[in-house]
Amino acid sequence: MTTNKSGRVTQREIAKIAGVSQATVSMVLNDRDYSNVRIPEATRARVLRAIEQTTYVADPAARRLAGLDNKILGIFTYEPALSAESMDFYGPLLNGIERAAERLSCDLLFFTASPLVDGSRSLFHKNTRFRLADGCLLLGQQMNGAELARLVAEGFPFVAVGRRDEPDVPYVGLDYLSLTGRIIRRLDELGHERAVYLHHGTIAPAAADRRSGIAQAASGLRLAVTSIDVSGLDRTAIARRVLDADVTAVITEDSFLAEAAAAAVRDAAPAAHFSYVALADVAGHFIGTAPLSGFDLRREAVASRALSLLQDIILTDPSDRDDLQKQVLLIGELVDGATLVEVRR
Amino acid sequence: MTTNKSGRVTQREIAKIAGVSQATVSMVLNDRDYSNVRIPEATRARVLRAIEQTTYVADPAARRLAGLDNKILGIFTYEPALSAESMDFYGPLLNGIERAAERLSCDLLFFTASPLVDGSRSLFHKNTRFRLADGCLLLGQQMNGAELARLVAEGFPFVAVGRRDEPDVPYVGLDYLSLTGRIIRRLDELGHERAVYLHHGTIAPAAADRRSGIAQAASGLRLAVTSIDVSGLDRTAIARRVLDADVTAVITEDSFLAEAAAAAVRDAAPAAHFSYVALADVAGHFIGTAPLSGFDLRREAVASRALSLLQDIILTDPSDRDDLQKQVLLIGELVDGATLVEVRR
DNA sequence: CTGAAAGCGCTTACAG
DNA sequence: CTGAAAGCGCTTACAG
Repeated sequence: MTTNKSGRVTQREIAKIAGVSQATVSMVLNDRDYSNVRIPEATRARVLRAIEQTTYVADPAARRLAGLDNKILGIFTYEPALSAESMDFYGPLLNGIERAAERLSCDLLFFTASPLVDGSRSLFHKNTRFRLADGCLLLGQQMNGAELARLVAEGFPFVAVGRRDEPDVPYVGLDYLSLTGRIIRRLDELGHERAVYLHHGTIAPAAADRRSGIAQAASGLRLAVTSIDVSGLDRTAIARRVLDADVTAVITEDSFLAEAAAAAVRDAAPAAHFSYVALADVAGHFIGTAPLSGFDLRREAVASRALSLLQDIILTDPSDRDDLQKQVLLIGELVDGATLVEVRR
Repeated sequence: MTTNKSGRVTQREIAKIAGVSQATVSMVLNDRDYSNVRIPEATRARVLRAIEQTTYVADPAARRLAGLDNKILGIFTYEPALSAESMDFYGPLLNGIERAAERLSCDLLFFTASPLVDGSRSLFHKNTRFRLADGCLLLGQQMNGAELARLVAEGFPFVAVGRRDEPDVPYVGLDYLSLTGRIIRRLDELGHERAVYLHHGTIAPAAADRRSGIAQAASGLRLAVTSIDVSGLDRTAIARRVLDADVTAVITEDSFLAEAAAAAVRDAAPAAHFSYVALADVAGHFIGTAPLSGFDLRREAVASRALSLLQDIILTDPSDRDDLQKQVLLIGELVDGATLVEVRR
């Protein structure tokens, strides 16, 4: 077995062994007939035998440069995704992504080299490798709208995980609006007349959807919801704001905030009792020993669907991509839990 | 801003805008002087300005084909790594890998496309993209020795996570031998004279090291350890074997086995009492409410070190690689826990 | 049916 | 100091 200077076997050497041209090797490998050409079975067999002898594998960089898909999907996360702290958010997403990638026989390129600027990564930088991927999945709480717009302008295939407001951005998100509405109506049914909504004051689309969901649903009900931005407040201040609000229910933007608020309130007023509801995935979250009430967002399904959509975009001819349904909202489910209870009179 | 047909900006267009040759653009980008050539500051500035205008980024496939490193490290796991079940083993490793990759400014390519054969992935397959990476990290309980040998033969840079017996395989592993010896001596000090070692009968190097560690340490002590291969045994059978062995301590190959055995024994003989020790990372594992005794394997450090070693190999000239220290064993720590107690007489 | 050739976008020696 | 040219390993039209 001959090798070139880099120690790798190339099509040229396969061709020499099999006594054919390098182009023929390529055609056999791709199992394709160009311009009505058919390779005779005997030739094909000789080539395949040579390939087996030499343990040849095609160079993906060359394939890519020659214009072929590489079956590599990029995964861009705006924060580190594999740390213990981020597993709560990213774990189910990554799980869904891996399963979808296996199903599609795609490899995954994680852009961990992207420099951190203010704790958030940047997709476009000097040596970005994102173009090596056939397309890219974007994940994160704090996406950069300008980068999304640039990807749209360049026509690079990508899908954002989470609803976005920028025009023409493909995404797979969650229908926070209707889910939030359902839980607000549930609070009303259980007799709650006053509630607070604790949030972080962020402007992400999902955050806006939750606020809209509250406003839209509450407008037709007895229930009144007061919003409190907890950013910058310490636990004592949070507890005081909740207690001063004279409410029976505490709605929070995420599950950690529900746990933190409940702990703070318990310390400040052990006898007080509130219902707690998070407008977020509550799996694994508890108030004391009671499973927290809120949503099951089925993040595995969201991620899996996002990867499928990305693959669809990649495989669709650029001129036909406008016909694709590129903006998808999935429905999560309500989780009853044990912290959403009838109001005590 | 002109673009070629693929919608991408290339060096050729940058060159046209800046009024220089394409080769000059490449030289400016790589900030290198070939054959004593220096680019005048004015030219350099013109090129850089053109690059900023056009949002140019180099095509990594072309760079790779031209022989440059891409700062892409491959991650090959023999099992799915991002599923909820595998997080116990892979979670800390992935965390260490991501941190190291950020530190080295490398992207990570996960080979999720590798077809599953008997639940284990195969690195070499028809369209494997592993060569796209500058080097590759191999993880998993069941590595394929033949694949490792082939990587060695081809001179492809790689590092296995976990000690390997195949010659010349670079690895970063854990010193199970000495750790096991320490815990065996600890059992002896606590007055245990008879113990069982429950294991899965696998032949991985780490499994062999644990067995050797037991044998070597016990040979000079009063303590006698009987090995039991639990593969194929149900929980009732495991409990019976443990109870029949007339021992005071149960040593297990991993933490899940300790939990399973303890539960089985408790059901079969609620009054019996044993010490439990796992020759594995015990973080998050309990017997009842007692934290399990065993090891802290510091897997983040292992993974981080493995990635650093891989980077060292990649950056070292192939002819000098023999001089590298390519086989590393790290020391874990004993975790006292609460399930390893003095023997009751 | 087969092979010589152009081209993908880079890097890097080598003439001018 | 700059540019024309070869080459990396592929794919794919296009002559033979």
